[in-house]
Amino acid sequence: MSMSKRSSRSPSSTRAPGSGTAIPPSLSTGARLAVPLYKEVKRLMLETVSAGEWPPASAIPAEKALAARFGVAMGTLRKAVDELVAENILVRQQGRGTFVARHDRERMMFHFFHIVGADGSKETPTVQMLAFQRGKADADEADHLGVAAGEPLFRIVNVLSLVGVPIIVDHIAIVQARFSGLTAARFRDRPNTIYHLYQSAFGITVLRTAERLRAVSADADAAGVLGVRTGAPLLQIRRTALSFNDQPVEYRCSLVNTAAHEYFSDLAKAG
Amino acid sequence: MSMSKRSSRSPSSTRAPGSGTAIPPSLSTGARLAVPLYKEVKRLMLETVSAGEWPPASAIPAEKALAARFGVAMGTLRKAVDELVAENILVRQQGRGTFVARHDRERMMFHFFHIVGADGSKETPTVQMLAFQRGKADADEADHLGVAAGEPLFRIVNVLSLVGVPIIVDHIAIVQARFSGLTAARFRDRPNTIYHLYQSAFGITVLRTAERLRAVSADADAAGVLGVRTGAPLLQIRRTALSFNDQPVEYRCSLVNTAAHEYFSDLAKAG
DNA sequence: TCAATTAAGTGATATAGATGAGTTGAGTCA
DNA sequence: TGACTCAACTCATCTATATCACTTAATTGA
Repeated sequence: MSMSKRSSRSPSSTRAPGSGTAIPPSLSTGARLAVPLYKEVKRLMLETVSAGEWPPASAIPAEKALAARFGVAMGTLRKAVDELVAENILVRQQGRGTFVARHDRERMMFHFFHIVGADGSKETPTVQMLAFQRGKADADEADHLGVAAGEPLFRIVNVLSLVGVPIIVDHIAIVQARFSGLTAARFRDRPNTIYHLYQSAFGITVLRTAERLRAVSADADAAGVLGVRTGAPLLQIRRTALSFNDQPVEYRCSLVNTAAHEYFSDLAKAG
Repeated sequence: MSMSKRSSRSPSSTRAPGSGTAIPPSLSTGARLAVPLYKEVKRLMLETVSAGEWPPASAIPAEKALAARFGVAMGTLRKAVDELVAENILVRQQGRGTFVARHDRERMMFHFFHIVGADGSKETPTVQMLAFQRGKADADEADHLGVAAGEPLFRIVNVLSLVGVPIIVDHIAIVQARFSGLTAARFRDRPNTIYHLYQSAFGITVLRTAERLRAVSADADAAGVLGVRTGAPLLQIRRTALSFNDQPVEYRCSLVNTAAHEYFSDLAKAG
């Protein structure tokens, strides 16, 4: 017979809708002709994660069950999961199951903290909050956060110290509307990393970052905090943190004293 | 019958060597018990590429033919190719074939040149060679190049200009023994990028780089070349370029005037 | 001659099933 | 009780096959 298996997704399929083994509504409604089935499955799984049906650190259903749920073969389901694992959204453990990525301390440090000792050693920074204020987005902030200028923001200033020495000054900007209820105390007294707070308290998951670096001269403020002379060279890092659909979450400008530390960029796996 | 399909790779296989459909020697000799078949296939393909049987830009045999050559199913062969494609060693083109990655200009720029305009625009730099000298590796260079201190090196100094303005000073160090026959003229008059020269003339392929960044003050030399005042903040990039087995190829120290440009690091796909 | 069609090649997607390996917990037996 | 076995579950790997989409070159036909 000439009816292909893929054409079962097509509106022009000869199979009567609802006949025989029914197509799950999740796929028959959202399916399009041009996109591969596994991409569609991936998209549905992403939606399920970001909708909260599978919260972080929880196990998702077994591959067999998922394949049945989405009405696809296990190989197709597996390909979708493969990509989600490659994007650090899911984590597989043989014999145990597949889990939604958790943002524990080690993971965060490894993924988003790129400052290492001059010898390449990784240290865990200690954080001190200098300021927590409300303000309105300027053009630059609005652009990077995907909102209109004037949008109400939280602005936080942190100092990060490595082995007791202040090395980094962070200026963080986030949209108030996305973090309603946030207070200085909640931010300061978080039990884990900042991105973990975003996820656990506001359901906002940071998946990746885009960073732009340049060398600048220390102004009086930064010089005072970092204990360098005014005009000393500092590494400026402007980071945009992004969530699921490249939705901007946070705009952060860091100044780093790189006298004894470095920014490490390993492009091993990157495109 | 209890003989699994995988056990056909095992020395304890019940299949007599050379009987029936022979196992290609490439797999029957190199196979081990613990590693997945597709990893083994991937390793063999990598060897074939680095041995020169499939030169850069050439098409490798069709998937079906390769599956037959390595004695595995197409799905397994495909998984091996998948990883090689993900690591930018192979490039697939539907309908045409699979090719060994070429180091053409656009590709190189995209992968290894991370300096963009302040607005994110990508420009192609023009290069001018300032020096081409021979020397002996100091401790730092020896460490990053994986050789002993005192190893004879080539040292090249380049100036890269964007839209006519000198922006970057590159200090490049490579091991003479790995680039025997290299002359200043060959280096200067290369028709393409430096990494393309490494590949086309010396068979050395740069696959990835590790970069360490810091902010420094311009010394008199750099200040003169880049047209900034002595002491101005510059972005220092120390790059190690690596080949197939993380073999160091080149050690490069760049100084960048980031007044109007930035270093862009997109960690979209990276682990 | 030259444009359109066709056929054969390629990789891309999808299915279905079998086997292997690691994990967990219920049940068994001393 | 407590150590052990074992079954049932998970993901991991591998095979085999089929169809679709894209590219290229040969063939056809005006």
